[in-house]
Amino acid sequence: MVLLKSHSCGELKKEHVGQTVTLAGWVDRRRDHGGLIFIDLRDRQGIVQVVFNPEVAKPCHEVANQMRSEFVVRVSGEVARRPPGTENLKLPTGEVEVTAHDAEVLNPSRTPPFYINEDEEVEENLRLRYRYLDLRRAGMQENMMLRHHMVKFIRDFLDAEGFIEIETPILIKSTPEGARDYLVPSRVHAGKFYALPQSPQQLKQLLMVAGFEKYYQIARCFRDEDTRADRQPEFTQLDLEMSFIEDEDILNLMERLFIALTKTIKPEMKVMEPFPRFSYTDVMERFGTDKPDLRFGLELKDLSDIAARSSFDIFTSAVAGGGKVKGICAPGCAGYSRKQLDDLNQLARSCGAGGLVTVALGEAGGGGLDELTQDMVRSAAAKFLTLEQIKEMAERLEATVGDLLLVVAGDASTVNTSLGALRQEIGQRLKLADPGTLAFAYVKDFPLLRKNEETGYWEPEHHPFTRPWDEDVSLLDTAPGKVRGKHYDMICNGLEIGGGSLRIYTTELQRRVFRLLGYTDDEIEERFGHMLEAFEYGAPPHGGIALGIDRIVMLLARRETIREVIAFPKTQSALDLTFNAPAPVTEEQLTELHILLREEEE
RNA sequence: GGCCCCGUGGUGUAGCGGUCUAACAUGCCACCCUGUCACGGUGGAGAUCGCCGGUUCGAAUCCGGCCGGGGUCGCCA
Repeated sequence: MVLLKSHSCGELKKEHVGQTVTLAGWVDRRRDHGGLIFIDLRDRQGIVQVVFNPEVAKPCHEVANQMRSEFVVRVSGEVARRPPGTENLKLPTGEVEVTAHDAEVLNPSRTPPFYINEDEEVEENLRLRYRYLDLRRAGMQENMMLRHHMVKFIRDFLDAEGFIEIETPILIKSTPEGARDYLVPSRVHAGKFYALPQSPQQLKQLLMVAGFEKYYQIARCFRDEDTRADRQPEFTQLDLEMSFIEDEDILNLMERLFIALTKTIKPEMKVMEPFPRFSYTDVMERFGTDKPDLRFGLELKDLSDIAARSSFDIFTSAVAGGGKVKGICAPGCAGYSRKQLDDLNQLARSCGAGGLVTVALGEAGGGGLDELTQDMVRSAAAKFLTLEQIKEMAERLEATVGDLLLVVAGDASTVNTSLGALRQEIGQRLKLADPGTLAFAYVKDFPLLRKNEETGYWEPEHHPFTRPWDEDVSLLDTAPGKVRGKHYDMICNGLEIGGGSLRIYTTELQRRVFRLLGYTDDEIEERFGHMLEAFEYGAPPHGGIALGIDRIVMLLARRETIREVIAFPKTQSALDLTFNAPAPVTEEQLTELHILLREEEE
């Protein structure tokens, strides 16, 4: 192998002492002692100290004099044990150093716009503009490495399980349901467009019809929707599909994969196992969200029966109107200020709740609930609740003196959603979630369909290929909202990291579902004809799952956003700041694509 | 589209109506220094405080609008 270097900086140890080596890398830091110059030389593997001594090699010392941070240099010299007392235990290579005999600046560097060699927060748009420098920083190198190891582990694991990786096209057809498509105009076919896949969903089902039985792919997906900390316009999924299986086959496989994966590449993180399975209804009732962070408790409790006996109009009318009154306990938060309570109220309102009733139980450090008296209670609802009712609520919420009860009244789904948000907020404020733990779980038994209140149409909770429960199929015509789907989500630490389902594999049932979703037969034929046709040629029962690789790396890397684990991510407004994309194209390009730009109105 | 947060030398922060001719740390430049490792020392350069407008005798500071970034709701089958 012809390289500019014989060794990596990071690999040098005592064993190399006496060897002559050639290194190449970046100047991490320079310490000039007038006589001696120390250069910390960095490459991907690590850092080693190079000593330039004018008495050993004068010309070489002069080269080092020119070196500055991030210069790319090549150094030859002898690996030497450091003089006693000068070893640096903080460096893996700290027992040795390289005495330079020869050095060369391969390429100088301008002073970087931000620190490469320090772990300091830098404004994100600056990092993105100079992403190649940002990626040079240790933290980002680690993230990319972790991502590589994770994807490699997944490939090896699935290969050993008999899966084969098959690539599917990036240029496919727009199916205007679901997310907005990214479109690509066709040059050859005037006025027609390809769409980038939102996921390889239909393709992987067709691969099952093709008889591959076990398929997977590390697949890029595209959705033209607004971004979030955990959402990008393009993202990567582990896409997987199997034939002749039940849902538990997939869930067990994924459970084994993630336990093995974590133990291998992130052994210091704790994984809660086995992965619990929740029903959708259960998880909504207990946590107020379909992706709860299970690293802490603080479960929602139904207080409707107690509330109904109170003289608090908001409570009684909610219950009388078929709604619910539920609450959670914020431990130790009885002393919350007006402002803090206001913020929580605001959060509840932003989730659609009419308001939030807070009940502060005395002062922290007080005795047990038995010692609670009416005048220790601070609450707008205090005068409508008897001390007994307050105690009863507190008991059910496992609260004691010094705690704060958060109670919401209203229709069941709003109550759950807002308390779910409050639970998450309190968990965060009180740092209840151990950052070193991964709490995976499955959520199952979702409703197959959800009514769009605006359009009045039924819409799939997951996607239109999800198989309904066998015993619920008869409800499709009579009570579509009651039909349960064979759909499952994988969640971890409050994030949805994946979802999948068993699929419909007969033309008849698939057509029935499409009709229920409001498609005419013509539309069904035009949009999904190829699927229905495929099902007529021996489609096996099949199902699969898709997992968000970016989110999983983010969790393992303990980062707050997936941008930290994507080499070249986009901003919240979908801009690529490194390339400045999207960008205008030439008139010639547009002409070739048969495109005439509209004048934007307003 | 709604709501919230942020924008001050290269970088990260402080300053929040006059004392700002804008502070601190680090980086950068020059000189000194032969065992440092976030080396040290001396000196220096570097900011019309995101942009526009308003209030005021006076604005980095208060108000409004805009731009950019982020968080979130909507949206994400």
